[in-house]
Amino acid sequence: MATDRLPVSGNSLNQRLAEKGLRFTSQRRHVYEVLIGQRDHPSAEEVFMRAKQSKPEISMATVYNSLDALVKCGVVRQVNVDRGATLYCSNMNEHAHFCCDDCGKVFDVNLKNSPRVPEVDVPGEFEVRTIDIALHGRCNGTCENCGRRETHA
Amino acid sequence: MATDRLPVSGNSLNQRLAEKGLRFTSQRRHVYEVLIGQRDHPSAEEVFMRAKQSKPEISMATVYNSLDALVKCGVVRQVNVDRGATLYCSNMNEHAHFCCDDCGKVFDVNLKNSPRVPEVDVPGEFEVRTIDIALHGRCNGTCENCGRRETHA
DNA sequence: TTCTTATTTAGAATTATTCCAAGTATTGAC
DNA sequence: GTCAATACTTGGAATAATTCTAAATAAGAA
Repeated sequence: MATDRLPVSGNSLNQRLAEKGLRFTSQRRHVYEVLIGQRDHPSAEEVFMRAKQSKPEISMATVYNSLDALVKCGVVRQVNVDRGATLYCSNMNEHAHFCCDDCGKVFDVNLKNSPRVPEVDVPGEFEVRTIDIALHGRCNGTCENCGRRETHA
Repeated sequence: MATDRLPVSGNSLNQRLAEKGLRFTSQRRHVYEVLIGQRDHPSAEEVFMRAKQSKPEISMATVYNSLDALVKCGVVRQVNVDRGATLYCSNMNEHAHFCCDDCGKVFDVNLKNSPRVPEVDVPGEFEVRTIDIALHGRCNGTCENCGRRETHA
């Protein structure tokens, strides 16, 4: 990975977990490493499969627990784009997700202008913590799978 | 319901479905009526229960099929806020969703400023069709259930 | 080191969604 | 209006996604 953007690692992950009263375990570190090791949007099942490659004893329940812990301490984001499995994203830069309705693939996309994130009109007592922006549409062949189509429904 | 904003109904729903090559059936109309009849964010299961009250023979598979049809023809939106069931929203005005991490309730919230919807930097061949904005945070007692808390984790 | 308690584990249980095959209803053509 | 073609509906089975459970283990504090 290029060094222009350092993800949370080692000590720092430890601290982030501690701030939320969560323990730093080898499983959580491993799941985190799996996530930052590949810049895509894996489901819990996919994370489980990758994690097992170098830590075969890890269980699915622990993967879910670890993902929850990582989300809770703010080093990973949950991505909910449709009825399928929830996806996970380790890119914590401000960005949105584009989900292709043809191939189902999710792409990180950057926001333009300022403020890049929309402002909302909420009751005073609402505390906004995170904002998720998901676009839907078609990638029209940006992924290799879905290819350019001639006809559109 | 107030008349300041008329939802798609009768003939119009028929047309919307037809435009997408979908048939206008009593089940789809009924599911649509159930959705506009209560301005909240029910899951498919919840829609099923409401729909059965006045149409006891409707099946879950049909509810899913109808919801898909209504989403496809643009009269209903899907709301994916977390790992739980997908929710449905019949408010087609431009708005975002605020999801309370304490009580799980989803609130419609309005966007401020202009452009209200963020612009994104996407490859030229991407076709953006819809944008979903979901906020997470705490409603701090706006709903009756979660009440105001003294301590925050 | 010891204690306390969170975490991990495997597997069962639950929840959410999709699939299936047979019957039914809608649409378009005549 | 009738007919044919085919999309839709149904109930139930099947699958997928997530949560729960109870016992064993490991992290962190003292």
